[in-house]
Amino acid sequence: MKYDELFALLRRRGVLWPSAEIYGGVQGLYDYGPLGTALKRRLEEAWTAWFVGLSPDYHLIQPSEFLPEAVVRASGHLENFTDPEVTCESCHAAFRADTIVEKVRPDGVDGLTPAQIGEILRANQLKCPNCGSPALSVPTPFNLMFPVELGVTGHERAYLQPETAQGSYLAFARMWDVGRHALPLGIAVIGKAYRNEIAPRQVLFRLWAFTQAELQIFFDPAGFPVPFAQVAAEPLPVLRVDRRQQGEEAPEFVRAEELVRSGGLPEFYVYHLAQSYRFYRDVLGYPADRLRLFEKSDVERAFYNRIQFDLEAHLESLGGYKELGAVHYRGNYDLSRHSEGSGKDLSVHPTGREPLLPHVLELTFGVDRHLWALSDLHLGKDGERTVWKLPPYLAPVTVGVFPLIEKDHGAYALEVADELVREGLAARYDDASSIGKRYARMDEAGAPYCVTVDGESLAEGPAKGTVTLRARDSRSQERVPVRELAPRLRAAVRLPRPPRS
RNA sequence: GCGGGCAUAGUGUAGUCUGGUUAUCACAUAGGCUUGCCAAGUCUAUAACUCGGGUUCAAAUCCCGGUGCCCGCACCA
Repeated sequence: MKYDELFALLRRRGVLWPSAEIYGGVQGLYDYGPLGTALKRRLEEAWTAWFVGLSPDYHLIQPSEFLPEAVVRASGHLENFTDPEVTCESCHAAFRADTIVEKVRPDGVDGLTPAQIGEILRANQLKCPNCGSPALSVPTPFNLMFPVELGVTGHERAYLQPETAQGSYLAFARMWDVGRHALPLGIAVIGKAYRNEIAPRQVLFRLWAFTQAELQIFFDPAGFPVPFAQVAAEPLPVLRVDRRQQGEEAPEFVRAEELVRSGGLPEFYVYHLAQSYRFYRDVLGYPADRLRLFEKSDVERAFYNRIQFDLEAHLESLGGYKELGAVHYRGNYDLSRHSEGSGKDLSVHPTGREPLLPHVLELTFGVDRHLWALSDLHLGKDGERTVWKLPPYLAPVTVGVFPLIEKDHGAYALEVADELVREGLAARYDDASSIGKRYARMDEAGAPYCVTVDGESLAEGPAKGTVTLRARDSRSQERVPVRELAPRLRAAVRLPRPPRS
């Protein structure tokens, strides 16, 4: 579906809309409506079930979203997120100051004041890379983090977290103590991140405030055992750096064991990459031919990342592959920075081993981006009708309940719906207009099932009454005893989990 | 931020070039009648010219500006 069409449909159905719409809306801020909120919660539950389910040593926590200044200084965000911006007064293009001065000062501009950088620009007569004009402005700092003043005096300075990962690193020492003193130790966080983007774009893909689901796994670099056999034969759609450099854009399927044997990647990395890919394909139901594992080159990834593959999906609405998540091997960068910054030694002493500073494998996912992808990849036309083919456990509404004839079967249908709600299922009663329209409405909302109460249901009596159960994708119907509805639907919405090793 | 394009009910649109009746049509929403297993029919109701200024007897329509959105560039450790 095209971008405009998809966004209009999501607005109309109350999945999401621009924030502060009555004031004209603000680019980069969106509200989720009832369907969007329910879908987001289910997506987060599915993510947790899958990734925390990978190991009994992976745990979900919820850290603070405020980071004290000392934390972001240690993490490098204060430095790296405060980019001095230089604008050309002739063509008005904007650049980061360090990219302009790197020819004469390869060390970058860290620690220099804007005035000093301005002096370097003048002294070397540096020119605008875009139009060649020497009319470059004095740099102004552009902070990508939102500062907050804590307390009445505001002396305590903090920042809204620009990524959820830091909360996990801060929690590591405590988690080690409350845990069983063993590696690997996984810390999962689903939380908001805030970035003062220069130009938010494309609805849920560049936001001021967005939700990340991240799993930070702390492990012993000398050995990180994983049940690799589970994924060894899995073909993965990778696009590696060497093929990219030949101008290739399409992925090629390579078995996980090949990536280890001849691809130079460690087992623990490929295992988690493969499980992430399976989450996209098997849990979220993304078509395999729309997915790509995109390797980032030395210059593209952050310096502390040793291996990075972005997990991308080809989205028609956005006209190409878009990053939805990534797997980063970050080495021990984060813990060493926080050891230094906090003065607390974060190295650990596992039983029977020398003390060591754990390495980190980071699995990161953009929740909002996945919401868009779930719309793009699953919502579309099936002949005349518009159907949102969400996996049942993700669908905001599990079952629509209708009376065939409102005045005859309405009361009983309401009872059936109410009973399903009491059973913990997302059931929605509807008696508006014709039966066909109700099916159509439910198809568009992504409800995988509909139940219709008719004359037979009443005649058979409450003990062994049957109703028709209609499946969204096939439109097929079968008669099912009312008492079997709840168990059957519950089974259909059970969240997939990875197999235990 | 820069350049280009666009802006009409909840959604999608006609009308704008060439200013002039009560702003078109469909879907959606609410209600009535009818029907009764896949968006049927019928009646009724709700509902819009992005904002500000200018030109004119008269502006959705022409001009200027603001705002927003889309695309491209730049930005996205």
